[in-house]
Amino acid sequence: MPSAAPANPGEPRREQLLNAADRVIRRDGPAASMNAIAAEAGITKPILYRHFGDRNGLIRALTERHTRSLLAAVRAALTEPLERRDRVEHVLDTYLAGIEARPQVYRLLTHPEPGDPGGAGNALAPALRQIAEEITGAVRSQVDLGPDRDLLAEAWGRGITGMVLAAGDWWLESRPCSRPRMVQALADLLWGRLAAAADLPTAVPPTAPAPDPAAPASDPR
Amino acid sequence: MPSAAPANPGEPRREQLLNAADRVIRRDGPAASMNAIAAEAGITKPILYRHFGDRNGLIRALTERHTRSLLAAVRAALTEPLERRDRVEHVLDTYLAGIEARPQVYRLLTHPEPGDPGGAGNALAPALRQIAEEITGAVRSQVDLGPDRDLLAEAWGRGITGMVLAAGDWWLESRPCSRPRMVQALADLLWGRLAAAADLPTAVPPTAPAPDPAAPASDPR
DNA sequence: GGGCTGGTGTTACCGGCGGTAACATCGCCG
DNA sequence: CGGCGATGTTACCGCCGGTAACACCAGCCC
Repeated sequence: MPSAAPANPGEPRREQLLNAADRVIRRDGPAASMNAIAAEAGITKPILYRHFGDRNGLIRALTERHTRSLLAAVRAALTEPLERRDRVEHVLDTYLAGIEARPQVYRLLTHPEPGDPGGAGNALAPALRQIAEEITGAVRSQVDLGPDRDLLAEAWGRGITGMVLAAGDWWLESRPCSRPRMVQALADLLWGRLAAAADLPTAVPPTAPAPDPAAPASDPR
Repeated sequence: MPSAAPANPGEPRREQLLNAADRVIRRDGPAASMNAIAAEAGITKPILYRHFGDRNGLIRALTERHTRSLLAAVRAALTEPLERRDRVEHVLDTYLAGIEARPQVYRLLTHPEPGDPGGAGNALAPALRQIAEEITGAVRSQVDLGPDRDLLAEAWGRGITGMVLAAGDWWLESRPCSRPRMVQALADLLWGRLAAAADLPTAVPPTAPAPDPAAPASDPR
C-alpha cells in the first residue's frame, strides 16, 4: 500500500482535516494558507488551530504521515540482503520512485517553509534528517571504515542525503533521463567513478601543457 | 530594461541601501522584514521598492554581491593545476572556508526564503545553482566520462553541490571535526571509499530477526 | 430533569507582512 | 523661470498567522 496511508483512526476528525490539508497542498503547493485549508475542509480557521496549535503543527502532522512510508521504504532498502552496490542502487531507486510518485508531497517533505527562527538554518528538512540518520546507521553498522567510522558515517549520511536531494530535485524538474539511468549516474558517483576516469586533454592549461600519464577508465561494476 | 545592476559604485545610493540590508540580515537572519531594513537605512519602505522592485529583487541584489567572491573562489579552485584529488580537496576546502567565514551570509545564500510560486521548487538556491554549473562545466571539460559525459556531468554537478551543502551545513552547525578532516571525509566519499571498504560482520541478518545467535554470517563476495 | 463537560462551529478582531498610491521636497540644468 | 528626476513622506490595501468570545449540541452523572 504505497499510497497515503491513514495513520491512526483514533482521531477521525483530525485525519479528516489532514486529508483536506493534503488536497490543498497537492493543489496549491506547500505555501497554501490556513484559510485555504480550512475552506477545503469546509470549516474555518480556529478549528485548525485548536487541533494543531499553529501552522507548524499542521505541517508537522502532515509530513509525519507521509514520511512514514518513504522512511520505511528507505530503511527496508538499506537492509536488503544484496551486494553493496546493488543495495545502494536499490536505496537510490526507492527514493527517486517515492518523489516521482507525488512531487507536491515530496516538495512539502523536502523543502518546508521557513519555520521557526529558533533552530539554526538546517539544510535538511526533518524528513530528510531522518533519512540521513538511517544512512548513517546503515553505513556505521555495515561498512568497515576503521577508527574514523563514526565521523565518516555521519558526514556521509548527511552528504549522501544532500546529494540525492539536489540531484533528485533536478531530475524531477527537467527529466533528463530515465530513473534507472539516474540511479546509475548517482551510484557511479558514489562508486568513485569521478576518481577513476581518465583526464581529458587539457583544453585550457593554466600554467603547463599537460604531461599526462595514462589512467585506466574502468567502471568498477 | 531595469535588470540586475552590477555592484559597481555607479549607483552609490543603491549600494548604501544594500549595506543597510546586509547589516539587518546579519543581525536578524534572512527573514528580516522590509520595514526593518528601511529603518536600518534611516528611510521608509517605498524607497526600497523603488530601487529593487520587490523583496525578491532586494534579496537577489544582495546575494549577487556575496555570491561573486565565493563563486570566483570556487571557480579558481576548480581550474587549479593540481592532481585531481588535490583539486577536489581544494574546492571542498574553499567552500567550507567560505561558509565558515560568514555563517549568516552563507545562510542567506544557501537557504533563501520561499520566493515566487512560479518557479518549481528548486532544492538549490541561485548561488548554489551557479556553483553546480561550475562543477558541471569542470567535470565535463576535465574528465573523460565516455558518451554519457553530458548527463553525468550535470547530475554530478548537482549531486556534489547538494552533498557539500548538506554536509557543510551539518559541519558548521555541530563542528564534529576540523575543516581539513571534513574535507578528507567528503573527498573520501567522492573517491569511492564507500565502495572500497570491507563489509562489517553482519550484526543484523536482514531476513531472520530470530534471537538465534548461531547463524553464521554468509560471505556475499 | 438540571447541570456540567467537551468537542464542533462561528464572527470578528489583532498586529504585521509585502506592496502601492498620492503627495511633498529638493537640486539641477536648459 | 520651469520642468524633471531623484529623494522622501503618510496613509492605505489585501492577506497572512493567530486569537478572543461566544454559540450549539452531544453525552453523562447526580
